[in-house]
Amino acid sequence: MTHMRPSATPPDDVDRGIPEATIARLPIYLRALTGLAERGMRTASSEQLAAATGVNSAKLRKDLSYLGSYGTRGVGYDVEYLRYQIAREIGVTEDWPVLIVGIGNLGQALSNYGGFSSRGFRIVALLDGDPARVGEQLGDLVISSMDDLDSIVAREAVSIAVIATPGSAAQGVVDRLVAAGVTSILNFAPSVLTVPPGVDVRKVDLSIELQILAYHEQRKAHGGTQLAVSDEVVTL
Amino acid sequence: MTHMRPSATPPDDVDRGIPEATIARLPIYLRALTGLAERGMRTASSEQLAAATGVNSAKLRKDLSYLGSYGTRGVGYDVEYLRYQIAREIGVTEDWPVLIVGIGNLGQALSNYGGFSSRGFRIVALLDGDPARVGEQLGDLVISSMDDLDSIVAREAVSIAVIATPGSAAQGVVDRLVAAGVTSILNFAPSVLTVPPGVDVRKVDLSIELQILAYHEQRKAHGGTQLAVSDEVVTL
DNA sequence: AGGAGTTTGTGAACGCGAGAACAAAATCCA
DNA sequence: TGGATTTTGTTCTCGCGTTCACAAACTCCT
Repeated sequence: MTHMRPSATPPDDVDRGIPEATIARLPIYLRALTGLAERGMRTASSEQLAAATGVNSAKLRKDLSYLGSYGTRGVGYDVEYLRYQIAREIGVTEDWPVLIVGIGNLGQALSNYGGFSSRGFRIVALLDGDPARVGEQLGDLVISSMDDLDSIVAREAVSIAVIATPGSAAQGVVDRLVAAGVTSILNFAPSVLTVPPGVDVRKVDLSIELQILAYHEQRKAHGGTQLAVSDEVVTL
Repeated sequence: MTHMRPSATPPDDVDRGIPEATIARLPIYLRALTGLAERGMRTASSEQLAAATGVNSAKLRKDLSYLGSYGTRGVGYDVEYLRYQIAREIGVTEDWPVLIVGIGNLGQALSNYGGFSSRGFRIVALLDGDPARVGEQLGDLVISSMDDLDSIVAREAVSIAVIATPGSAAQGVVDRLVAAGVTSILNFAPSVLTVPPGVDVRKVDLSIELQILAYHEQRKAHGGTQLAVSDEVVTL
């Protein structure tokens, strides 16, 4: 793909503009392929991958076609080859250094989570705003002060950070992260973050997920139209 | 809204068929309104709410219009009234009992998280498959055995559960939860879950979120088309 | 009272993503 | 070799969600 394709394709080539919805599914395919590879499967059809990922097979094929023609008609996809191509597309053939800010319950849980290294990430620093926590050992890392943020970002070439602080602290932390050069943020704090253009933020919010479940649960409960929502919820 | 609107609306009334995308935003509005109420704001325009939530104001108005006409033209929305209406629509005017399965790092972090009670949920039980953990005290709860699942679900009328087990255990746990009567599941385990119809599953996957960030980060890095992914791993 | 200013609620246009369906390409088998 | 079978890559259609834009409805001020 370094060489030009001569034909009708416009100058900006193949992998320009992969739909966001597809990108969000590539990690799912990647994980499924890793699983299949571990179980010794050498090749997989779109139907098999669909079963393993819970994604419609036509959608899956279309997703993969955005990356290029990596399948073989009549055969399927070479598991290892496709796995590598997806990893390359996502950009996780090598580990990204990640830092975590806010070492409370959640921050600790994240720092102990082992699944990162196998999925393209390596936690290089833990930061907390509470001076009393600085210096504390956690696994093989020591909690650093927020004052060391700039030097850590520079030294480790960090571009991705995770925020696990209370909501009230989040925006301040984001501002400092952005100033230090971080350009991708995964936010666990329950607050809306404002960032300059060029910085990506993704949000994970437990309460929101539960509330969405609660909405549907409520509909299941009093099955028909609304029934007697009036005074305290009846629950049945 | 208890009284009929005389005009053209079809028999199955107002809140039939709120779009899924809207439902996913209602919790965001709810949180913003709670914040505004705490700061003493009595009324808020769609522009103000848009600023507080990061949602486009037209989209926000349309979302709210699915719930009914709760605003006043020229004025805006009554903060407290709208907050209650959204809470009622979601179904969080009273707390839902929730149980957590898998008390590892993440499960513990979740059980310690204080934000639940204010957002419509109450953790009523912690379960773990490891008999050695059973009986352990955590906050004001004691870890229960999986064997007690049925009786707990029945006693506490649980319909929502959180899975924080390793991926390998998740499907087995889900099957037991469903058998016990749980119909909504929030899954933190990195695996695809199969459930019978009528059961809702939502998935939160840290690695996937990070990988989506990594994809965009990679694009930022070598701005143009691909540049030099080459060295080693040539494989192709 | 009436006009100017605000802000909601919604109709209409548009773009994106999902899924069905099928032609093209490869394998397999007689 | 050639036909049957499998499976990909892609075209087409449809529905949903986002956004614009504006009329309707309300307040405020003179």
